[in-house]
Amino acid sequence: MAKYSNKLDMTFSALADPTRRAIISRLCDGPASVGELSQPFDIALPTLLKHVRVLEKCGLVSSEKAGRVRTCRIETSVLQESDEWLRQHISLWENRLDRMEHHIKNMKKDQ
Amino acid sequence: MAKYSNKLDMTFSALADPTRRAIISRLCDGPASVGELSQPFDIALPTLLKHVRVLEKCGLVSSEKAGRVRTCRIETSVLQESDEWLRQHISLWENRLDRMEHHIKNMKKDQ
DNA sequence: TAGATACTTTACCACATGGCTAAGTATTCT
DNA sequence: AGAATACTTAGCCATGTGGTAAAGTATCTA
Repeated sequence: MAKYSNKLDMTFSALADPTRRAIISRLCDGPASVGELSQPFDIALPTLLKHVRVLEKCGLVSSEKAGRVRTCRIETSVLQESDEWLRQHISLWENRLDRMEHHIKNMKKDQ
Repeated sequence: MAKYSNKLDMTFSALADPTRRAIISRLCDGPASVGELSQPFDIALPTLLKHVRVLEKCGLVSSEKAGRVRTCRIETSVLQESDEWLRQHISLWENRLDRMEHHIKNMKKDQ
């Protein structure tokens, strides 16, 4: 089966889950412990931890353990990489539309 | 299990697959038939069709059948919606960093 | 009209994913 | 030391996903 061929796969897949997007939203407001992250959700701690691990694996989140508390923070560089893919494709398409428009104008001119 | 709660779920999940991203890249270059789309890939036609259906369900791609040929085209509005989520979160985080910097400057001033 | 073409549908399979409980480990508090 | 806290690991389960082959359905083309 198609495993994750690259970072973009992992990142978009990570972003596809609403719980994980909520974790990211929360972390945009500042670092938080695993326990703090779990509070808004009606899911067991191991499940939340799995989500955090997924976010860590693709680099969207980093964490560090001090004593018995693990503190998580967001890493926006990976968000930016995904953003870049999207923007690039949006502009590819828009450039094509521009070229088409240009082409149509030329056709009219030639009549 | 967590079904797709909203469009963003579906869209990011659709973008998580490399074949589907390749289809989108191809369609940025102009509309294509199902057969044309399948050519670069080493997958069976039904598999490719499934991918197209996934892209259609979340609105990234639209298609139309004329005779026996189905022509697919990209719809950038949905790409833009996902892009908006990413940009929003990047800026949320950046604003927070700005506030922190500001806060630190004030602390130094007060010394 | 017979054959080729271009999808479509159906039915199946293996593996990934998100969820859980229960038990384990390391720190910190009393 | 003993109890409480804050994760962590392990193991299990149901469903979803990407893949297949084979058979079906329209449309062209000769």
